[in-house]
Amino acid sequence: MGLVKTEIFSDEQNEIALFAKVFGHPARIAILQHLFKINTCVCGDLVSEIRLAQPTISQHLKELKYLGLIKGTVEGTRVCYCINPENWARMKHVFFQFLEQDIVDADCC
Amino acid sequence: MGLVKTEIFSDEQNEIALFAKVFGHPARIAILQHLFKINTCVCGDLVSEIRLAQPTISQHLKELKYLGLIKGTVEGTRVCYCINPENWARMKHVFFQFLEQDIVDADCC
DNA sequence: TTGTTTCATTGCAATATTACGATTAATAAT
DNA sequence: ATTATTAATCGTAATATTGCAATGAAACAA
Repeated sequence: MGLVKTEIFSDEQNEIALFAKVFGHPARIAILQHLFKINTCVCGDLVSEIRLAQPTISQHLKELKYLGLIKGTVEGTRVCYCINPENWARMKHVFFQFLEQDIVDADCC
Repeated sequence: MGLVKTEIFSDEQNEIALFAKVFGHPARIAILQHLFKINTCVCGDLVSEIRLAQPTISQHLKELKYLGLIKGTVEGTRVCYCINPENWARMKHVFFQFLEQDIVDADCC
């Protein structure tokens, strides 16, 4: 065990969970917030902004990139990371659809 | 290591991450969707609905309850679980504020 | 009382995640 | 060419998560 039984859930449920999982760490929230604030960014910026070691930041960036929420462009010795607008929008759509469910009848029990 | 350095992040960042983490498993998404569908529910329902063992479901319910997203009321030998409207609304507020950020200038690099 | 039902808890094995030092790879600067 | 800078990768230790069998607790039914 220790591994998720994804096969027993719907694609939608798995997709929501995957997006949520990447948001499940404050460092990745901080990275995204910083990327939104200064619309362009390099990894070094984040290392001084967030007090985590460079390999740790790099690893978090990798996960965000894997989900497609950010993209990185090599610029000399630096890598410029920024939000991937298309996938950010898609993620929002998936998430909103789930979150916007509302309670039909207030308290049931 | 293996533990998150929450102390270096803001309360807001930690709160978003905590809510996201609980959504980071398809079983918990499935539980919430089911609770929304049939506005009242017992654990046994979920065990037959979701093909996971009873202790596993119970554990997922516990996490959702800990975050305050659901509440359980004992009814004889059964426990009636349902969405906690107040905290669900609060979670939505926190999440929307984060998600609704939008890209100011399309592609930066 | 003796079972039965329903759900929580415990204990454990398997796997995943987090964090970072050390190293590597690639470009830039001297 | 040599050195500096930047960021990825590797390896590893510590901790967290997932899942379930076994067991326990509490209310109900006979």
